[in-house]
Amino acid sequence: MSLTIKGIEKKKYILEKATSVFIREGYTSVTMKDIVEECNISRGGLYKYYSSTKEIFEDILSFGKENDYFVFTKGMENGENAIEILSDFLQQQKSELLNIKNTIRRAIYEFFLSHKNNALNGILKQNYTETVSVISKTLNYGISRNEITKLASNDVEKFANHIIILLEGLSILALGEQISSKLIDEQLDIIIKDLI
Amino acid sequence: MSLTIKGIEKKKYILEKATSVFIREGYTSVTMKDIVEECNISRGGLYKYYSSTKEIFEDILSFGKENDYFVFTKGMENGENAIEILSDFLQQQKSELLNIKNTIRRAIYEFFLSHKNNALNGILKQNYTETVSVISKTLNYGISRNEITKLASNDVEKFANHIIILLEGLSILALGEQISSKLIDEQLDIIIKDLI
Amino acid sequence: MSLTIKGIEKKKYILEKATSVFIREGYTSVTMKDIVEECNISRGGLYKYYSSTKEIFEDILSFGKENDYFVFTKGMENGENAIEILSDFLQQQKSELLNIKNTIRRAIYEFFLSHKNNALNGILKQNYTETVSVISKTLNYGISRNEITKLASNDVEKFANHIIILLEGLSILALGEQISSKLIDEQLDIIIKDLI
Amino acid sequence: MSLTIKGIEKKKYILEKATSVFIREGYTSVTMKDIVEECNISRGGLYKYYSSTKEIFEDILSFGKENDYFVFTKGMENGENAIEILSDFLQQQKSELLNIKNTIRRAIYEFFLSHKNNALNGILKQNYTETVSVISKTLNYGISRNEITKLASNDVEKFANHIIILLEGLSILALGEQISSKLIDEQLDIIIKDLI
DNA sequence: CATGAATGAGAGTTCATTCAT
DNA sequence: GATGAATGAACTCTCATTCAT
Repeated sequence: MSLTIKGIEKKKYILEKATSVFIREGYTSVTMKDIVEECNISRGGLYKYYSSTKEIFEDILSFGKENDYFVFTKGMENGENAIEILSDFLQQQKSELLNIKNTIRRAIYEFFLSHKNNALNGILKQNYTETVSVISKTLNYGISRNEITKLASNDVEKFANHIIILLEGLSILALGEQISSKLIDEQLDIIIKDLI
Repeated sequence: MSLTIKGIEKKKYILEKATSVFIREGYTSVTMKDIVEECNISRGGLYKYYSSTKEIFEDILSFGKENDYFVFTKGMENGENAIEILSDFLQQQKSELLNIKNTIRRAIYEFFLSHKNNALNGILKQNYTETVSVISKTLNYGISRNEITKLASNDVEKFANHIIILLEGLSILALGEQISSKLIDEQLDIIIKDLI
Repeated sequence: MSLTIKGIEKKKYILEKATSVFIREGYTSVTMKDIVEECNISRGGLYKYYSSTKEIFEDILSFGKENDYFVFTKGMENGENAIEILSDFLQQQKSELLNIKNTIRRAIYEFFLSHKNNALNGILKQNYTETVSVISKTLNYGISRNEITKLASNDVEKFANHIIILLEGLSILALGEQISSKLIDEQLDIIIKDLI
Repeated sequence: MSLTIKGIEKKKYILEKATSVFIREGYTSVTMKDIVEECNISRGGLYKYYSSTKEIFEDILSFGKENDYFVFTKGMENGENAIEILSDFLQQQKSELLNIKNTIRRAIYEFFLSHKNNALNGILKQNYTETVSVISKTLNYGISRNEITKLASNDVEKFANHIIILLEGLSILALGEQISSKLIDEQLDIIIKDLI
C-alpha cells in the first residue's frame, strides 16, 4: 500500500493521538478500540493504516528517535568543556526522570518486556549503541582536552556503558516512584566524580 | 476462607505451576486459563484459591522473598574481607543476570509496570530498602576494617544505592539480550574500583 | 452513543424479539444468550445496544406504555354513559386477564419483585397514578351526570384505587390459572353494583 | 430415603435458615450456596436433604401452612359478632401488609411466577380455596345472625373471593412500597361497608 | 476511502452437583 | 453420615477483525 500525502498525514495524526494514549495507559492494556476512540475515527479507518497496537507502537518508536545528542554535538562543535557537556546531558536526563509519568517511557518498557523476540529490539539496540558512541566521543574529547583526568582511554566505552546503565536503572526507580531529585543528584555526582 | 493443610499445599502447588507459567510467558499475557491448564485442574478449582492472575502473582512475590542476603550476613559473621563479600554478591548477581530468561524477573517488571498504583510496590520498595541497608552495612564494615579506602562514611548509602541502581540497569539490558559476561564484568569492576 | 436511523430500527427489532422471549419465559430466567438467539444476531451485536436483560426490559416497559386510557377519554368526549365507559374498560381488562399467558404481565411482576430498589418502580408507580387519575375523572363525570348514585364525591379516589387493586389481585389469580370468565364477571359486577 | 429423628431435625434446621434467606433475598436469586452458607453446613450435607432451592421452598410452603383461620373458628365458637370477626381478620392482614418486607411473601410470588407448571400451584390453590371457604362460613354466620344485611346468600362466595382478591392486590402494592396505613384502612372500609 | 455495524473467539466468573476421604 | 474440594457447564462481557454501504 503506497500512501497519498493525505494518507501520510492521517498516519501522523494517528501516531500523535496513539502516543498520548500510550503515555496515559502504558502499552499492554491499550486496545485498538482505545486508539480509535482517541482518534475519533472509525475502526475500519484505523485498520486501513495499522492492524495492531504493536504496529502502531513500533512506528511511534521509529519516528520518535529525536535527536537527544544535540547537546553533545553542539557542545563539542562550540568547544565547550567536556564535563559541562556531560553535566548538561545528565541534567536533561534528570528532568526526564522527574517527569517520567508524562513520557512514553513506561509504555516502552512494557512493550519491550512483552515481546520476547521483537523486531523493535533492533530499534532499542541501535539507540543504545548510538548513545554509547556519542558519550564515548565526548569522553575522549574530554580526555584529549585534559578535562577528564581519571579515565583511561581504554576504559572510555566501559564508562559510557556505565552511564547509560545507571540511567536505565534510575528510569526503573522513577517509574516506581521511588526517586527524588536528591537521589538523582547523588547518583549523577558519583558519575562525575569518577571523571575528575 | 481459612484453609486446611491440604488447601495450603494446593496453593503451594498452584504457585509453583503458575511461577513456571510466568517465567515462560511473562506477566501480562498470562490468563487464568493458562494457569488452569498448567496446573491440570478445573477452572472452578483455581478460582477457589485465587480470583485473578494479579492475586497469584502477588502471592508468588510475597512468598518469593528468599534471603539473598545470606552472603552478606554470613560473610560478616565469619569476618571475611568486605571486598570479597561484595564480590561474591556481585558474582551471584551476575549469574542471575546471565540466566535471567529462566527467572521470574521479566514478569516482575511487567507486573510492576502494568499496575500504576499497586500494592506490590510495597513489596518491591521494601525489598529495595532492605538491600540498600545490608549493602550499606557491609560497606561500613569494610570501611571500619580499612578494606574499603576510597569511600567516605557519608557516601555509604549513596553508593549502596548506586550498586543497586546499576544492577537494575543491567537487568533491563539482560532482558533485552544486550548483555554479555564481559560487559557485566566490566561494569562490576567499575564498582569495585570505586572502593579500593 | 447516539444512534443512526438503522440503529434505532435495530433496537426496535431487538425489543420486539426480546418481548416475545419475556412473554414466553418470564423475566428472571431470561439470559442475554436467549435474546441473542431469538434475534439471530451475534453476542457482540446485542451488547452494542443493551448490556443487560434489565436494560432491555426497562426499555420495553417505557416504550410499552400504550394508551389504555383511550376508552375513557373518548367515552367522555362523546358524552357516553359513565357506567358504560367503565364497563368497557373492565371488559377490556377482562380480555387481558383471560389472555394473560400471552402478555408480558408475568415478566413484569417477576421484574418488579426481583429488583427491590428499582428504577422501574418509577414507571409502574406513574402508571398506577395515571390510572387512578383517569378512573377518578370518569367516576366524577358519572356522578355529575347522575349516572353514578351510590358513590360520594369524597370517596371517588378511594374507589378508583379499589378498582385497580382488585384488578391487580385478579391478575395474580390469572397468572396462577385460578381464574375463569365467570369469576371475573362476578368480581367486576361487585364493582359496578357499588356504583348504581 | 427414610430419615432418622436427627435427620428430621436437621431438615427443620435447614428450613428455618433457608426461610430467613428467602425473606431477605426473595426466591429467584437464592442459590444452594447461599443456603449452605446460612446454615453453616457443608454442600454435601445440604444435598443429602434437598437437591434444589425449589425443593426447599416447596417444603417451606407446605410446612408453613400455619392456621390463619384461628380468628374465624374461635370467633364463631365464642359467638362473636361476624363483623368483628371479619374486622379482626382484616386488621391481622393489615399488619402483615405493613410488615410485608419481613415476610416470605415476596419470595412466594417470585416462586409462583417463575414456575409455570408448578406443583406448588396445588399448595397455593388449596390455601386459596380454604380461605374462601372459611370466609364464606363467617359471612353466612353473619347473615344468619342478621349482622350482615347487605349481602344475599347467593353472593356469599363471590364476596369471599372479592375479599381475598382485594387482599392479593394490596399485597402487590405493599411489595412495591406503594401502600400506606391509610390506604389499607380505606380499602378495608369499602369491604365492610358492602356488608352493613 | 471512510464508516461503524456485525461477528465470534475467548477470557472471566459462578455455581450446581459429585465424590473421595 | 458429613465434609468441602473438585469439576465443568453456562453465562457475561469485551474486542480484534471484517465487510456491506
